[in-house]
Amino acid sequence: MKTMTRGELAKECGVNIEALRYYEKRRLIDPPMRSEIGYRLYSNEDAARIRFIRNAQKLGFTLNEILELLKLRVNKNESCESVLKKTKKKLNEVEQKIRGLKSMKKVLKKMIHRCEESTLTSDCPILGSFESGREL
Amino acid sequence: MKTMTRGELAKECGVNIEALRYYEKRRLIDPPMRSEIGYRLYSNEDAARIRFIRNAQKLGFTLNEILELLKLRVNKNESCESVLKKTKKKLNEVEQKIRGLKSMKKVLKKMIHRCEESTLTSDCPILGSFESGREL
DNA sequence: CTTGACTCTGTACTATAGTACAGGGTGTAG
DNA sequence: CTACACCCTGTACTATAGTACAGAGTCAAG
Repeated sequence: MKTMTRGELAKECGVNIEALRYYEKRRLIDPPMRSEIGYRLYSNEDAARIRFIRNAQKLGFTLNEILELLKLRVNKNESCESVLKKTKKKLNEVEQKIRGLKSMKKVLKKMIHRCEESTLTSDCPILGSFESGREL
Repeated sequence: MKTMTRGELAKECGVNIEALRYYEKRRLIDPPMRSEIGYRLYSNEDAARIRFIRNAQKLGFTLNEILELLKLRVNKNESCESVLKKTKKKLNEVEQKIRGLKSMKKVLKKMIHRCEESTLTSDCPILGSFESGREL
């Protein structure tokens, strides 16, 4: 299995090299293997994990939430039902976010149409978004 | 037109009272009218704006990005084309976020199915998400 | 055999987004 | 008329998520 140093992984994933140490500290990634002289050696799975973290952050999840997402799996300490419950909760959150974004998308599209038809107003059209979406 | 004090608006929108002063400082809301003795008086539009801000934050937008979204309108300093361009860019970002969330949703659903069928594994299934989504 | 590019650790600093006072004014209820 | 719940300002503190740097080790190329 091919391994990467910290600098290589950072480059590969487009993150700052120090962020990798930070994620390790925050337990978002497992402490990686070490070379003989103590260099961290990362696997491709580590790279996938880092990419997942960065993407999830862009979708509005905090590192703590991302940790919860990454821990969603069945293990010796946890029943399937408990994982199922948590997963369903996460699914709900994700669906809620999608609804919010779709409502924003609709408003942006409407703005574009209005702009293209040149029937312009100077009020702020985007406030129309989330009109009935207080519970997000 | 009905007006609200800072405390009332904070309660109405479920935010900390000090956050309202912060948003004013960050220019996310206009400085509100003042009563004779200098109390801030907010309108319903201010409330809508605050709710928009909070919702957009939950969708992963920073306050700076939210400011950009709120400024998307035609005014004396800016041409329609320029607004149109910015709006289309924002639309793209929103659509990208939706794609990311949909891919996450798919993985969560798959996990739920697997869990319900009791064909369980102990690897981390969520890493399947974003496999080809590095560009988000 | 040393110079430059990497790595290690620990610690300190930064940006963003608030949150919490302190010290003072206002205004209604008892 | 005074106590309590508000509001005002300014300033200081906090949490989250990094980012930078100092001081030291490693190693390949010139």
